[in-house]
Amino acid sequence: MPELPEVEVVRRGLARWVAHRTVADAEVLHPRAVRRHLAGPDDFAHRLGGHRIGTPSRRGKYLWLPLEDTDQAVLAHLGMSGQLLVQPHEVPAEKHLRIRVRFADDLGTELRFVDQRTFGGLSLHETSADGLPDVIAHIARDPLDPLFDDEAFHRALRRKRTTIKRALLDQSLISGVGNIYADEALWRARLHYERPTATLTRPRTTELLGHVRDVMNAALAVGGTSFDSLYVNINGESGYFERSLDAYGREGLPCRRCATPMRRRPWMNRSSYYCPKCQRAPRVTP
DNA sequence: CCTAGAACCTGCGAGC
DNA sequence: TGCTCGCAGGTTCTAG
Repeated sequence: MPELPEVEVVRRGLARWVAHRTVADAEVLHPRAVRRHLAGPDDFAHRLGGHRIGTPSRRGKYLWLPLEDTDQAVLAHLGMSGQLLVQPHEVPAEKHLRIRVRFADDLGTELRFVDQRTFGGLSLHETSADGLPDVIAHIARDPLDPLFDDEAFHRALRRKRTTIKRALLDQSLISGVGNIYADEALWRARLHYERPTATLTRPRTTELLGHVRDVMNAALAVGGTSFDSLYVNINGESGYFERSLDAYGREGLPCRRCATPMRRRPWMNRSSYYCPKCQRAPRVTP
């Protein structure tokens, strides 16, 4: 389940194995994988041909490959099960291979987008002056971005009438945080997921952001988290950060701080994991 | 405008 | 053995 650290690992893989190569042709094997490309699969495949790939960029969970000498970029989102693989031509097609991109060189490898659940996909978009694809202009900077504005984030939390985990997952406020790292950061900060954002003091917001950054940097250091074969990095290697998760997936296991059994609660069609002692529920549920 | 919740999608494992 | 059902969850759309 790729969040910011996993996507960044993929971005680095693309920088190493795909940047500065010229596209020969692209093949769309499943139209849903390019549904965000409104002009359709044929248009997507056609317009890639002949272009040289620039240096890959990322914001939150989105990454994109600029096409050199154009104002366009190939935007990628991995959804929940998407993978970008660089494979030798002779490797048989993966069961859920959705898009194949071949290059006009003799390196013998191609770029593949593989996605079981097809929540992710590729699309081609105009970029603005700062290089950002136009369709993700609403995505906030992520907490590892040097230009992320901690103070503006705090003011937004104070202004909103929502709860802290919802806010962490709101990509227009702070991007790159998903269900796993939200639970991890909240556990570290000893904050309950239903804490109203308007009650956070500036020091608490600062502390929380520190934990978000710490948990993401820790995941990055070991190459991203994965729980099964659904997520692999650009070379097909799984990450193994899950060994050091403190909250996510630990229902019934002792809290690593106080030994109280951890709980799981259904929340927004998913789950929240927390320690009932360290992370006290707010007095008034909003 | 703002917030909450459902829909989208497929494979896996538990339970019957 | 084979079926159903719950669960995994990021983003977008819709309802209130």
